[in-house]
Amino acid sequence: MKFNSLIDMGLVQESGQTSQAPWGLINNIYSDIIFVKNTPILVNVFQEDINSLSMNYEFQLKDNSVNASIDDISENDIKKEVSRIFDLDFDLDKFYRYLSNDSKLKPSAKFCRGLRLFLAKDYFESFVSSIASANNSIIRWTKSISKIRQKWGNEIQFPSGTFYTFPSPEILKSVYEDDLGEYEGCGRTIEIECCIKNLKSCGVGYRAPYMKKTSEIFTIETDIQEIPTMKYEEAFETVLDLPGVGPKVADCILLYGFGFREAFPSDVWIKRIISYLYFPGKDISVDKVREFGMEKFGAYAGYVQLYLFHHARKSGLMKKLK
DNA sequence: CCCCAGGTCTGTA
DNA sequence: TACAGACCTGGG
Repeated sequence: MKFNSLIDMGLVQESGQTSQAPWGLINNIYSDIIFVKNTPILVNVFQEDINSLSMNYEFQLKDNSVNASIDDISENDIKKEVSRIFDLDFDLDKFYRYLSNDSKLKPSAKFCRGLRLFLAKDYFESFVSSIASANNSIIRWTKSISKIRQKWGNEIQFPSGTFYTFPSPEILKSVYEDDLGEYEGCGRTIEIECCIKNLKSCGVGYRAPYMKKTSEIFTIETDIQEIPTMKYEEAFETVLDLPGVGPKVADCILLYGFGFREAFPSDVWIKRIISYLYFPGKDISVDKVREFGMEKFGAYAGYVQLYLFHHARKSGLMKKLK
């Protein structure tokens, strides 16, 4: 089944958005599990062809389930969820017209053509992924997220293979933090060198306790469930309360996870890029850059950040600015 | 062995 | 409010 919207799936998947790790890739097809009406569904997405920049998708239900009846879930429900995750209703052409009016932004439009938000398929996963991304490299946090899924997620069999969901907050809040905790926790029945089912063994480092506490709060704090209906400012303050979540991670969660497009995640690189483009020779604080981005770009702030960051990261501008 | 990676937390003026 | 320092970890 095909969507008509302009999108570059490879660009979206490899753009490092912290809502999730890139989907599994085999033969140019990206696959992962999404949930529609609480039923796990394996979705394959792929590019129609290199030139068209439109995407196709297909889906499978798990093969050993009688109660996951397709009757309760229409194909349209699935299509709507896939469309939501890849933000296909966002009017890119209109956005490109906006970018072309600013000579500083124009180059990024051409460079990132077809790039869209990669929204959360699982809100909780987007929190943990974003926390994992702080002061970290994309390659390392995505590996960590994959390991967490394999160790504690639900293993689900599909005709095309075995996949893992992201674990629930109820599960993640009670996993061992490190090998020592696991060693003591299991009554020293295994050698400490063999303790590999703990958070730090996933390579998350000092973020492990943040993740556990956030998981705990997730299970009891009902405000978090209300985020999709909140205004940006209220959502920002709500997310900021979580351990391991500062302003940058909060904006990543809100933009990449929930689709608050007025968010402008600001880190050292966006700071350098914005300074280079709009305040040459000056050193603007990250906090001021965030305010500047939200004020200047308004409803397009999130997409501008996405495009600027990507253009800079892939074009070599970053090395130059450094 | 040192440095850094898309920051956050904590303690101090 | 503003600004150092420390901080897991793995790759260069």
